[in-house]
Amino acid sequence: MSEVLREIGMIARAFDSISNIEFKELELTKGQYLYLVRICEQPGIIQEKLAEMIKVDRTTAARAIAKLELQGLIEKRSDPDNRKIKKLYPTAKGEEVYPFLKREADYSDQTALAGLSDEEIETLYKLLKRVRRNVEQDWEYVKKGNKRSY
Amino acid sequence: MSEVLREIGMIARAFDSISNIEFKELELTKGQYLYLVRICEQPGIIQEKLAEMIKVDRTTAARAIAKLELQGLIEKRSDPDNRKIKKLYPTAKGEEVYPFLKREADYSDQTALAGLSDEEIETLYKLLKRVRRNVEQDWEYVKKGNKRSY
DNA sequence: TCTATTTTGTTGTATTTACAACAAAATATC
DNA sequence: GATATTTTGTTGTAAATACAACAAAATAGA
Repeated sequence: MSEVLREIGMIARAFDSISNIEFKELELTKGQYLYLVRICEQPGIIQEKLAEMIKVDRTTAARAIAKLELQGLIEKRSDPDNRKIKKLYPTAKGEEVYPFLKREADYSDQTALAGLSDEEIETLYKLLKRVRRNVEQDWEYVKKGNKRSY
Repeated sequence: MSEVLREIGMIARAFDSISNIEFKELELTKGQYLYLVRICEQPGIIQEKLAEMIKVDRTTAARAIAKLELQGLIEKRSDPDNRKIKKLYPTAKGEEVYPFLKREADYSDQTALAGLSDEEIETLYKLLKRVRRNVEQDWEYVKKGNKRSY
């Protein structure tokens, strides 16, 4: 059997760890960068979708976002057409830190991919996207309380 | 810029989440499976190396391992030649659960890789191993308190 | 239209995670 | 051989994470 997921796990934990350390100087605590980046890229997104996107528990996302709001990095806006949802937007302060987050992410990608040709990178990226799409299905299935059989 | 690491993060979180849910029926709490699997595969490994391998903080590993010991799934053995280290071994009970962990991991790999040809899987695996090796260097560098410049 | 289900969000609680600081043994350096 | 450094392990503390349970609005189904 292959051990693709094991490699992926190692890479993900390592880079998450690096990012968390590096973003401390922006007063961002563990995990916060994940949410802030996506809110900057997709202003107006709601909490529920964000959690799905990041693949994190809804309640974890709720608290991370609440904290970002408290820090004045994002704001929640009620939607007049739908009283249930709260759209998320970066504040000016949030927009200010975004370039730093982006630069860090780009740098990490760059070092991660060191020694790979453009073509190899492209191949890797395409394959990963396919894997991710496979994963999404299982994740939602299990998260909803269903049981996989194997 | 590519977004390879973002894809990797999504996949890793999704599968970690799935595994944690599925292993609850074995009385394994969050993250424990990671350690137990590797101790079964490399009996005699020490805590420090295990943390490096998994890419998790030393103290996190320490507590996860302490708990596995408390649950009677692994045991720590002192080494007569080196009074500092403690080698880790699965107990009979630990060995018993291993096949379940393995089966789950294999199944997850299988679903993750659904629709990819054997050749694509091989390519992906090889590329990921290269990425992981790149990552290891940065991780250790940053973990030791050094600063990356970008 | 009425009711059931789904979506979205929140809060209480237990647990993991990581950083900081420490200690002791082993190894390297002089 | 003495001492400085690295390796390995532990504990205190703060914070994130996830599950359970709840509530309210929106949507689907009859």
